[in-house]
Amino acid sequence: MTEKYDPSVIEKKWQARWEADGLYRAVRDENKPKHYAMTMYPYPSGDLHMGHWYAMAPSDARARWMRMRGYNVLFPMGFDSFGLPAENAAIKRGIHPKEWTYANIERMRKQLRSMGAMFDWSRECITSDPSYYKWTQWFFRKFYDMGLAYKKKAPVDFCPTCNTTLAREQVWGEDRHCERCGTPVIKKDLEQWFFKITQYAEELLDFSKLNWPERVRAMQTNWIGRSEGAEVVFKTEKGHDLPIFTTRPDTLWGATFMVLAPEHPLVPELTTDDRRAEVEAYIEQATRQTEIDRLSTEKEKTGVFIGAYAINPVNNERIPIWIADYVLMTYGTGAIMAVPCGDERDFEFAQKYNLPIPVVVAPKDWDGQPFTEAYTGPGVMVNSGPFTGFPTIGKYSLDEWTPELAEQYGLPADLTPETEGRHAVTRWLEEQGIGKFAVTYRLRDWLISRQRYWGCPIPMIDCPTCGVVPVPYEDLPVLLPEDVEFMPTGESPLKFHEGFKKVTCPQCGGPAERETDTMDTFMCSSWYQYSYMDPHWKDGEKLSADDIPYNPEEGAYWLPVDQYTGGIEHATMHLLYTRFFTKAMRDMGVVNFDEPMTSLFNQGIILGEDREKMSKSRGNVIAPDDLVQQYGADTVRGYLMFGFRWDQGGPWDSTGILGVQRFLERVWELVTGPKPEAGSQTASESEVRDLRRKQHQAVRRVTNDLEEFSFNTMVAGLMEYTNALIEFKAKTPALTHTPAWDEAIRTLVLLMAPGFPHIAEEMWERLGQPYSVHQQSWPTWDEEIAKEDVIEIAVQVNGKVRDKLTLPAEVDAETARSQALAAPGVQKYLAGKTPVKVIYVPGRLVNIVVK
RNA sequence: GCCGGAGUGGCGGAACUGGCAGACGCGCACGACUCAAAAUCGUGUGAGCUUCGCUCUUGUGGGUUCGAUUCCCACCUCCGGCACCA
Repeated sequence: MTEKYDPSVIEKKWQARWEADGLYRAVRDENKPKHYAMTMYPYPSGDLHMGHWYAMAPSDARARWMRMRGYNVLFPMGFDSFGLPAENAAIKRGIHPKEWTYANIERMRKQLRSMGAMFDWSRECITSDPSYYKWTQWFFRKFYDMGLAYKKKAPVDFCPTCNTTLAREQVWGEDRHCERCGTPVIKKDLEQWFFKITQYAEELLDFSKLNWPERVRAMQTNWIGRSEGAEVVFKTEKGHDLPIFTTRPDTLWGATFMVLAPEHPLVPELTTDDRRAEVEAYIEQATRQTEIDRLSTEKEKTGVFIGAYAINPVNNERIPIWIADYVLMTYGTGAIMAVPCGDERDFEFAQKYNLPIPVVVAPKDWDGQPFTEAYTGPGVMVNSGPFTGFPTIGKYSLDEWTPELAEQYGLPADLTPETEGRHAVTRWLEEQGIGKFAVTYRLRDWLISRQRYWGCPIPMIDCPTCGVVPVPYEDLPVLLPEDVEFMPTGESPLKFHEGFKKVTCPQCGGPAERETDTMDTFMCSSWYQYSYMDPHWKDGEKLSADDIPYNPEEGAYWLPVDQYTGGIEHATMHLLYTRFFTKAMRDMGVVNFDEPMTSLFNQGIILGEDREKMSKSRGNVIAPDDLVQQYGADTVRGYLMFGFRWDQGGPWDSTGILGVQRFLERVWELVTGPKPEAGSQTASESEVRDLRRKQHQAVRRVTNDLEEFSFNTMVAGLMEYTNALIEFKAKTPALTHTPAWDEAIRTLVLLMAPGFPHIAEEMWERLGQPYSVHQQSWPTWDEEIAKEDVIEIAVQVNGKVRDKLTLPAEVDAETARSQALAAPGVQKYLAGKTPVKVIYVPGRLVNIVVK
């Protein structure tokens, strides 16, 4: 009797052995190509859930595979351990955030180990450790020195539940709610720290050095929101410059009024006395409105005339200046020229307030009548001074301008910057000195201040005499005090911690106050791939501005990350921030590459059996710990790989996992069970060849699938191979006594090793092979051996399969054709008809076309 | 509205570069073993029909082609992102 497959025994056994042997410690080796594989680290919420397993187990399989292929692989893990839940737990249950966090880390480490992943725990980083966050602070200081960090009073998004400000990226949905707790945010005017990510906007749009999914690139491109156009300087009657940004300089002659954002700094000065009361009332109600109301496209446009006039620089026309809340101070210059005929918003506004709507761009079949709605497409410029008669392509770029589009709009196809209206006007504006080509981005600077306790302190000091003074590098880290009292209001206890707050100004030596805000936790995750180089880098040493924030010897070998995996939810936050960090690091001279992670793959989400997101309140949570206990880690890993497309995820199926369990039991029996008696039977040469062919085909398939992250088909390939071996064994017992059989079995175990590490190791040992299966070379295949020597060819008549032929693989086209024509199944379809054409697709089919 | 992605059996999902649609698995049905059940093993399993075979079938409708899940056009549905961004 074969010993039963018992994962509970073998998984513990091998996890202990691997750890004791340091099997997964990544050590630099200049003789081997390196592979830095990284999967997003978790927040230590206290329980490893299915999402973590789904993200990490297939990544681990791929990292293990790369290792067997001869790469020196680094696959680290850590904890994103600053953040709000810890503080909320403190307020609710009276546990200190530190205690809560570190207990959770302890628990999650154990759970992670049960997965049997090849994490190098010696490099574990914990972002709330001073040895980690001293570097987070060092980055802040460095950014400050580089002019990338600045403090500004601004109306910012504030979550009243989390009691803190948020970055734009952390405010989601149409109702503008907090990404974390769902509460709609409010606007607050606060002094906050920002990072100038906008300085890198153009470079962040360049994905040429990245092998990243189209989806992420599109989301980042969208988020950055680049618009090309022109900046044109209008003048007020009183002589102020009033620059505006427009994407349609070709419509300048149609500007019949201007609109400023209510917060525009020139508004108080420009407003005439007779209009002042009304204007102030409007500004008052505009600021009172929530951003939700203000940004709603449904809302009817409102605005007031401020009594002042501007001069349109292209035709010297005097046009009224209005303020309206549909113009945002935070985009462009906070002022627009309003061209009602060419912009839906301006049209609506002009209609409501009876402002003129002259036509300046005529569509193809324009009847000469006034517009009843705005026309934003390409057309011919009219009433446009020197440019009357020019074709304009509207919002298209010259690159996009195809003959088809030209045809559609009745315009010439061969347009150049000289002959196309929008480009020509921009050039002319530059010549006239009244405007210039300009680019505007939707991206805003990154707000990193958080009014919370459990985060990385901002290393800044406010001095009544010197102003804002940075904490000197050698004084880092600014330690987060532990003796704090939590307010039921949720206000940061740092604000009330005198010992933390009161400092001596490092510049003048006078009394000063420490900054009590902490940093957005996305700061921590923006550079953790560097911390893995050596998480205790320069512990106990004084820092300086000239430091490199990671161990450079390790970095020179491992960096940058070759393969990153994680959820799509970080597309415009973490993944944009970490790119920004790397570019800033390049500019400070501490890295010599431009992008942090060369390749990226996003896995999907596992839903509950009810097809809803797993959540405690829904009661549909499937806990990996329970499953590991019931089936073993290898089965759980296997089902996560096999049951879903990794990039898509999907609903959990409790019966689906049984298929993987049965598979592992079959493999176990096949590999460790007794060989059948051969008796007098011997295996024929062709049977041996068939066996070897299957082996080589399996290696090819599993290899290619792992390359493409196609874990579901990889497991399917292993199942097919196993089934084939079981069939061989049943049909030809003698085959199991050949060397080819032993090789086939060893190959199966090797192919299993990345995805099913424990059972593979155990079987490898039982086969009498040297430890460890994970240190073996990945098997290779030979196309010659993998090739079929007999092929089945479908015979079609007019595209419909009528018969099948079994032919030698090397059959020539002539033979295949004549055999097909003679096939019995096709005869009745050929009767009385003439074959017009006989198509032979080598190795696949013959199609006979008859009339 | 704009930008991405996806629609294939009862279910999860396969399908190279345009070449036999439905691999692998779940579920189900029948059979073997069993006193019985579970487990296991075997067989079958897209739909329809006038069933030794034929017809239909990859969201819908067209097109290109000897041949389309795959390429082109139009549309529908779902998911995700962005959105008064000038």
